[in-house]
Amino acid sequence: MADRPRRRIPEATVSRLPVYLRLLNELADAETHHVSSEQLAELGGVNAAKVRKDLSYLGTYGVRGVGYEVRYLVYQIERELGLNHDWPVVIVGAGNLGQALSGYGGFGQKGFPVAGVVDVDPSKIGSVIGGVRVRHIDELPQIVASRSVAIGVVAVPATGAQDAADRLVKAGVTSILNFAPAVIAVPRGINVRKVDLALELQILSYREQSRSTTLRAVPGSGKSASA
Amino acid sequence: MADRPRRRIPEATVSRLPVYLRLLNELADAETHHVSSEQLAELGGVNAAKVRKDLSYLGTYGVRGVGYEVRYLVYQIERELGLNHDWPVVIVGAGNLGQALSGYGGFGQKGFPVAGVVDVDPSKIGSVIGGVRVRHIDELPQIVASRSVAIGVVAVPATGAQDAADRLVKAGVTSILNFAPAVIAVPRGINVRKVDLALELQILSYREQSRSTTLRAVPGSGKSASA
DNA sequence: GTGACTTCGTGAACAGGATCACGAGGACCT
DNA sequence: AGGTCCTCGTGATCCTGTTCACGAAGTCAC
Repeated sequence: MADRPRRRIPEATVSRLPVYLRLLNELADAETHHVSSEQLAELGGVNAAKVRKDLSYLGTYGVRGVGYEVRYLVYQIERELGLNHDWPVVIVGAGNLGQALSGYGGFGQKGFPVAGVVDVDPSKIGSVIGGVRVRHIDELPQIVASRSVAIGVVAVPATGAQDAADRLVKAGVTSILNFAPAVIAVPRGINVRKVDLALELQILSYREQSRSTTLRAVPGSGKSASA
Repeated sequence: MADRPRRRIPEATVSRLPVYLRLLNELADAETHHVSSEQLAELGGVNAAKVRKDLSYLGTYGVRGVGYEVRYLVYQIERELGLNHDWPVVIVGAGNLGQALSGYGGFGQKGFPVAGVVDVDPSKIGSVIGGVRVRHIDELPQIVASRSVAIGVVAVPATGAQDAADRLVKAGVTSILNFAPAVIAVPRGINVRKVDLALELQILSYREQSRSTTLRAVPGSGKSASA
């Protein structure tokens, strides 16, 4: 703990650390004790220099000529990401997606136990999904306060997304994972991440589209742009 | 269509076009005929100059002093993204997530009808979710071929992700949306997008973590560390 | 038709990341 | 101990994307 890691980890690096973490955990399970940046890069499908630079933001944990000690690196990444303790989450919306998320169960193991599921629809209140009873959205403040929930998940239709976000913020949540296909506005200081399935499919659609137009536009020549 | 849009749309722009498209559709529903880059930027939570630059990649569709014609812009974005026709998708994995995706129904409306759901587990074969019967994964090639499926969705556990991807590629799919928490390797030319719920939560965890360490670092803050 | 006003389109400056290349530090063998 | 080999850490460079600023082009009122 004495060695302060250099602060201000780049956004891009933060989004790759969880990937390294997963790979490292797999290596640990396989009794692998050391790993080089080259190997990690291979497993993660990225550049080795990028791996080294990413990890260097955590501190100087590698050993030249050997590589990184797997278990120690796991510990350091978990510490940096704040995964050394649980982050209970509350899910707003007990529809199709909310049920799947709650029922998945993998979250709890990963350190994100479901502290509660809420909905506005009275017909959904009381039903139990994934071991959690659905409660009314008005109970949000109590759930958040009693379990110190910092992260809220928005799993409602687009039309209700802003309201859900507003309620979460008012209840005291400071980070939101938004599954609704809508842009939500939040006060400064509130973290938002968006997961948008339709958007992902549309990006793939674009790539398929441009693939086919490229093929049509280049009649049998090898003039490929090598995407 | 004489006006060839400037090719090579930047990746970042492509990922924003679906957002604009959604906003524009909402505007169209509200009978709004014209919109300025300023308004669109406001709605989408981005910079107005960025909106203009993004849209300029599609062609010169704005009118100075007026803005953009909503319906025409919708048409152009849809054309560019390849959304003027359906892209049937096949889902691999009829577990929790696969069921939610298939049952969601929103995909079909958005132009991504579910052409099929497959699984390896015999106990899941035959059940109907979201109006689609689950078939055995060995039928993948027939499903892909008969419906000209270009996009596959991987909704299996991490351990099965690579196998699912391999089968999709072999069956002829050229784009993959991967929900499994694992990096999958694919041949050159195959498009992959990844949606990783745990990763998103871990990024939020990091932000919460750094928020609290920041607070702790400020002298005079009354709350002590909880973990 | 003229002038004031609005909003686009885009070159230029700036910022953040990705990649390269190489020196430094350490292990291992003889 | 000395030499060789390996792999990290990081300055330098390149590239992509963002933001700014302003000329161009159009509308609208009169």
